[in-house]
Amino acid sequence: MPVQKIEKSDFLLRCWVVFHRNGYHNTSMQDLAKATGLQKAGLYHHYPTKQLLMESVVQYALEQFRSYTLSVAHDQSLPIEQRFEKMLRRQRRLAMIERQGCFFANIALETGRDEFFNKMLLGALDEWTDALSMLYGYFYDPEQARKEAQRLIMEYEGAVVFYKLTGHEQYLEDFVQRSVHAFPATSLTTANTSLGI
Amino acid sequence: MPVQKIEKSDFLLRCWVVFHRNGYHNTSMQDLAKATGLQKAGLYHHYPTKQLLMESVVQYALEQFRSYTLSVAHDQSLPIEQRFEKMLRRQRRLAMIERQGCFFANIALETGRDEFFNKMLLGALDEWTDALSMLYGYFYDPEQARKEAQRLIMEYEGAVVFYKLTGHEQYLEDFVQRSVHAFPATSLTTANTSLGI
Amino acid sequence: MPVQKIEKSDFLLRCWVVFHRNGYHNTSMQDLAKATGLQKAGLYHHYPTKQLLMESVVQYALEQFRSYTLSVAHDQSLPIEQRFEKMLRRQRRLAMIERQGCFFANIALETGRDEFFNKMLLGALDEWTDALSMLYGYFYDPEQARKEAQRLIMEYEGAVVFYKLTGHEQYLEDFVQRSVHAFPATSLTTANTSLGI
Amino acid sequence: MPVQKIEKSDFLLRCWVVFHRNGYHNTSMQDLAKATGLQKAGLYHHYPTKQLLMESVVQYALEQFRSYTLSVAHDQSLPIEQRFEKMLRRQRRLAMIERQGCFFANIALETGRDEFFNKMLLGALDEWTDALSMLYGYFYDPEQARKEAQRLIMEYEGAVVFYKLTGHEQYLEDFVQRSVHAFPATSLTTANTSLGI
DNA sequence: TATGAATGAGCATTCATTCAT
DNA sequence: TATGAATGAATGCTCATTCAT
Repeated sequence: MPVQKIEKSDFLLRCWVVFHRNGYHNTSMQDLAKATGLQKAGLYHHYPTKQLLMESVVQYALEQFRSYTLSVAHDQSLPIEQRFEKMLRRQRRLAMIERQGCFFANIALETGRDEFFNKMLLGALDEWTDALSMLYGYFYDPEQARKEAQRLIMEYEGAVVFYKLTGHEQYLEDFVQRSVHAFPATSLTTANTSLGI
Repeated sequence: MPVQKIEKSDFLLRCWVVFHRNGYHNTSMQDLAKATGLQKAGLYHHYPTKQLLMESVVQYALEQFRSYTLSVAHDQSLPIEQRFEKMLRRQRRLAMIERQGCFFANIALETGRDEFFNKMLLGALDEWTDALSMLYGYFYDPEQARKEAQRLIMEYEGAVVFYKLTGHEQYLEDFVQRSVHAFPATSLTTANTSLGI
Repeated sequence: MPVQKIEKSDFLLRCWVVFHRNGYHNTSMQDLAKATGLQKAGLYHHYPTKQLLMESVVQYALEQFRSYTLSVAHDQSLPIEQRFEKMLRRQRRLAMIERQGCFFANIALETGRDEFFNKMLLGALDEWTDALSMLYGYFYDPEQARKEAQRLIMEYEGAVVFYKLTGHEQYLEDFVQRSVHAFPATSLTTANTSLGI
Repeated sequence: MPVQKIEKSDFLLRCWVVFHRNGYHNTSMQDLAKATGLQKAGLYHHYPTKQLLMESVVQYALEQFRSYTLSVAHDQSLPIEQRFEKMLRRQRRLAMIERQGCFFANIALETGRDEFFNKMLLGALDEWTDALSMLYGYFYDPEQARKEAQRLIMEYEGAVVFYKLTGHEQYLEDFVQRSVHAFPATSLTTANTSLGI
């Protein structure tokens, strides 16, 4: 079915939605067939196994995450602290899709033991850390900046757990507020609460 | 099979191990039968559905978590900051069982959507928050103490994601170090890094 | 559990209700345990197999049918044609219990092939035929009376099929009206539509 | 498997035989798999549930009944009374298949409570009634013809109960003889007892 | 007498996957 | 490239029955 770039992208998006909604093991090839409009056998024409299909989906999710969230870190048109907040707000927005939280963490915790997706998922965390490190790097030495970045992600993942269990968006909002407030640059600038995104 | 208290506890422990290892959906009743020595039909003699069995397992896990980790917060024989560190070290140790991370978060992220276990899992987070709040309460007002407690748990869950993906225990250790260092009391006392556990 | 006559009778009645409602194969020992208040193992204390339990239930049903319906044929206090109509009205009433129709025919059609209950079920039909033959015997020779009796039962069973499928009691009522009207004695007597039962 | 018309028909016939022999609840998908040569999972490729498969089988049985028995009523090449007798003889023949009696009544009495097949089964009775009414319509007014038709079916179903329980084909034969004898046209014509079928 | 525990076989159904067309 | 048909293994769960107590 994925005959053009656009179609393949749409195909993977539809699969992503299903995997994100149900988790890896709780998603059947039948579910994916229904969601994409292909026949079950059609899926196997493009991806030899469910695992490999999922691999493509994770890859796709990472690409989307790159262009939607991580790219903000390098957006020269915005000041550092605005890039920081914009990234957090986009993370927040992603977590709220169907109240499913962080796709990477969901898959990581569900399938971490098999190590099959670990490398890719870890890659996602790494790029994420890099992007945030870059921003922290304006105020901290590289090592410290990296630690701050990782800590931010950790808090985010934790906030997502609370959010997913309760449905209270406040956990995510508090996370953003707190992190923005603690971000070095913010103490210098003032009142930039609402950005476009 | 669980005809005596000890046997039921052992039964639930064995189920917990399997669920923790495979996740909820990736664990079959057959897996549990093998792990517990019962026949599949025997499991249904005690628990009418897989979901309800899991509910008992989560309940059991919470009880264990209470007596192993949360109880430390009220251990009058230890100073506040030692209780704090001891709790974190026990959290850390739990996360390292088969490198599976936090049982509650694993289940929460995998099954959060159906809301069936949410109440219990949220109860676990609440009690956990309460215990840590109590300790923070020595140095902060109640509201702030609660926020610190939640933030600690969030960081822990995030650290666990990194640990589970990489297998590097350093992420957990760093989390403990950092948290202990940031704990108010610790600045007054000195050098109590390694407790028994 | 069936320790006294009354209790055993109650026990069998409860089983009868369940078998009548669900059919033989669609009734489980669990269903019977629930309906009677015994444990499953308790049932096996009194009846070695489901089949033998059912045999007792059929026996019980026949006894009830004898005393409730067939006995009317010999009720000397009523004229022949009133006995006839009263029997039919009682048959009708039985068929309307939970809209299940004729217990004997239900079991006969469901399990007829195995022949296990056939002898008893056939006994029921025989006694039934005898009772009606006796009444027809006042107007026909024995052989003809027997044929009339069988034909009446056949029509009854057929009417029950229509009733069970549609839920329209009219089929049963029509059967009664038509049969009463065709009964020889009735042409002599007049207006005895409603009896006590 | 049913990829051609003929094969689907054969498939349904094989299922019909099994359902007719064992009843609905006493037939397992395994039984049907064995009888049709498919694997259990293969059955589900064509029919999503056992109930829906049965629905198709009932539909198929009705179609067969239409073309084998009901169509005789409109066979212009035969005089009315011969059509009537031919229909009864075909009913009789159907009842004798493996001594199972009337498929529609068997299913009706076994599953009538859940109402799932009722509509179709009632449809069968209706068409049956229509066909016979048409024949009776040559001698009675429409309302009376319909009543006669229903009564005939009722007697047939009752005769089948006796036949199934005893194995005596005489009950069916008597039913045919008696009905043919009572059929209005027959009193005019003479001696046409044995037709081809 | 009664029951809680247990079981092996079986239930309807779904799984990821294959293959002929 | 795509699909309808098929499958063997497994799914969660129920069955009639047994047995130690």
